[in-house]
Amino acid sequence: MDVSPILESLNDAQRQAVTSPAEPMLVIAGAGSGKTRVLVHRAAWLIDVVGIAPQSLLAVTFTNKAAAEMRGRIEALLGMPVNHLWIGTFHGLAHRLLRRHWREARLPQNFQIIDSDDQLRLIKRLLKSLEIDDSRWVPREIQYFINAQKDEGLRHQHLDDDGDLDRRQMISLYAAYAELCERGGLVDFAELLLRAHELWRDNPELLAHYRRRFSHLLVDEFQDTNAIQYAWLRLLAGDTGVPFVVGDDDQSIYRWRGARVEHILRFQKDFPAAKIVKLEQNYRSTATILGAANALIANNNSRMGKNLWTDGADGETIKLYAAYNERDEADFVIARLRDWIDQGNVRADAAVLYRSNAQSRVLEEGLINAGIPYRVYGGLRFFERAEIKDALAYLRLISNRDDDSAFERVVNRPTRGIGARTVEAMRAHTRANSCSMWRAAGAIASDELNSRAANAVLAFLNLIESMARETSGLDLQDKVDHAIHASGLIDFFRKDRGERGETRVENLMELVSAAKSFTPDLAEEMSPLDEFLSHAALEAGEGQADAWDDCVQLMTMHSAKGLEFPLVFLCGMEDGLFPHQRSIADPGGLEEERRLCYVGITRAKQILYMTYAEQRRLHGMDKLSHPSRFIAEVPDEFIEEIRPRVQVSRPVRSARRSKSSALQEHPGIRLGQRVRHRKFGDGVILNCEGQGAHTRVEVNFETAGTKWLVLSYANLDLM
DNA sequence: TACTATTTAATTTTT
DNA sequence: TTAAATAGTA
Repeated sequence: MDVSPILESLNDAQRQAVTSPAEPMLVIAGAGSGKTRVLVHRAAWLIDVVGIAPQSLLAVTFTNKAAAEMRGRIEALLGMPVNHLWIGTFHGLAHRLLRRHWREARLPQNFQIIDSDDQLRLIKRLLKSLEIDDSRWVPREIQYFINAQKDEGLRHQHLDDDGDLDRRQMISLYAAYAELCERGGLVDFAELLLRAHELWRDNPELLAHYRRRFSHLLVDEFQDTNAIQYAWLRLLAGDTGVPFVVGDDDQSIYRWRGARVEHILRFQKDFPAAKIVKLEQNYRSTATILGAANALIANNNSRMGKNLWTDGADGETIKLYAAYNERDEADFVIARLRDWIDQGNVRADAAVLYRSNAQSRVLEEGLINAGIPYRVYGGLRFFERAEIKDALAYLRLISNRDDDSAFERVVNRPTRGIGARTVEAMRAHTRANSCSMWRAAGAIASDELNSRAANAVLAFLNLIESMARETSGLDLQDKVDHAIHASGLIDFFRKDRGERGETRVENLMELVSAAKSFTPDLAEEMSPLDEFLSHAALEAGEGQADAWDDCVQLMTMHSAKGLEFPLVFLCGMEDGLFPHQRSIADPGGLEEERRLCYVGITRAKQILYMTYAEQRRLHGMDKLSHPSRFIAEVPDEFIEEIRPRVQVSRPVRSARRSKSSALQEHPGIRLGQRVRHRKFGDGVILNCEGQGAHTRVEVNFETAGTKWLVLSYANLDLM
């Protein structure tokens, strides 16, 4: 057999991993070392050379996008489709199992998946119905608590309050939430994983079947698995399954979501026979960029340890720019982008990365002014838009009247005279009789309510019933089309004047075409409508703008994981912003921030800029800041500071010129500089204005408060 | 019930 | 600053 296409492009370490015998394998793959390629080639090797049937392989990825890409690459390598190969996210695979075995999983056949937004609403409603003060019991925190427990594989029955009353309340809210989901046939994201785990744990013959079927398990981004995902894998592998897991402990950046790097160590304990291969040769970045990344990450204590190397050139030094403020930072980035584009480069090859989304704003304004096309990743995605979720809620009610989450969402949307009081009455009835909102609505309409409210409620019930009747024979797209019209949503948003209403109507139309192009593939297990609804929850769809347009790419460092760009900017390199204030105190949190920085640096192939602002407007307040400690952790030899104020290449706005020149006239005087005053004591320079002998500075003294002083009289000592 | 004014709080995000 | 949630008013 000719194995050359599968092996020829691999280096020794990669080849060793790909061709390893049927034994557990742990691949520690540094950034840019060909991680995905190893997985793809391993799958092809197993199928084409070892002769494993595609249906015996299970491949798990972290995102739907990664799953699609992996399937595509395997098929391209093998030159044939691999339809029976299961590739998906943990959630997608769990969902698939639960649909197949809904009886054993003790779920209704038409169970619906709720996303985190639905989940939060559900919790808010729960608090209201129990008359619990939501300022003391913050819905987000309850949501976090519930998900964290589920991620650890724990149900409320497993939890002990330890005599802690707050914890007891949390647990009982968890229980109440679980009951609410149970009643409505609702499954949240964490529940998918938990149920799928319990499904196998409690049905040995089912587990045995899947163990027989899946002899080889391939796992991507292993460092980001949480406890329940790991347990699920462990269960499936048993003593015979061959796990092949790939990850990088230095790129674990989702600890706050339950991911645990420790699973890499756990894996070695659980599978003592496991072979370990480290991929340390980097094919992406220059030696300079790698050197910086290596030096930075060496400051972390909890690492397995590895050192990326390249046989490529040193490349350019990393450029560090100290901006005056966030606008100056944006101007700088845009000027460099201009140069880049003017040199004939592709805009899409440049990425501007930042720690938090709020930072994109100034950059966007600048890019718009400069007329440079850009694309922001993240933000609201298609299936998460309010109008789309409204339409989906109608469809969910058509599928299942007891879906309270959907019911509450649209009972008065568009407004039809069912106000807060009426809904409150329904909730009361719901609680007293532990029935769904739908049943409660029917019950109280006939007795409790006054005729006006009752009519409104009955009209709503009739509307849903008639929508269900009229759509029963239709195919998916016509169902959706009928729903958005009959529900009154289209008319409702049409009345919304201006652009917003218009785009909402367009989005609803877009939903119809999404339904049209949707191809169900679990047809035996569920109705096409239910499958479409699940798809909408599990795969929220792309954000804005077309990826293939030639745009500068703006995104957080989190969303940049897995991507690479010839030119990269890391903006807002300031202590408090990055590392983020809320992570600084906790050593684990700080190490995670450092890993995030490592991810950011290693996105760059050729040129890397780091920028920080000495003064930044945050939450409407100007704050002085210090360069990120991460900058100091990169050896000087890799960094070149750019001092822009010495040679200003473009016109600067007058206000700023006066400010910066005022600063230049007084060497040593700069914002953030610590100074000592004979009378007022120690302080920090906050602001500066005026020129020459009139230059005044604003100093925040530790004991005397904030004062404006004329520099020439104040006799400040620099410290 | 629906609109407007005021208050409050503010990472990272995929499923 | 700004977005969202809440309280108050027509």
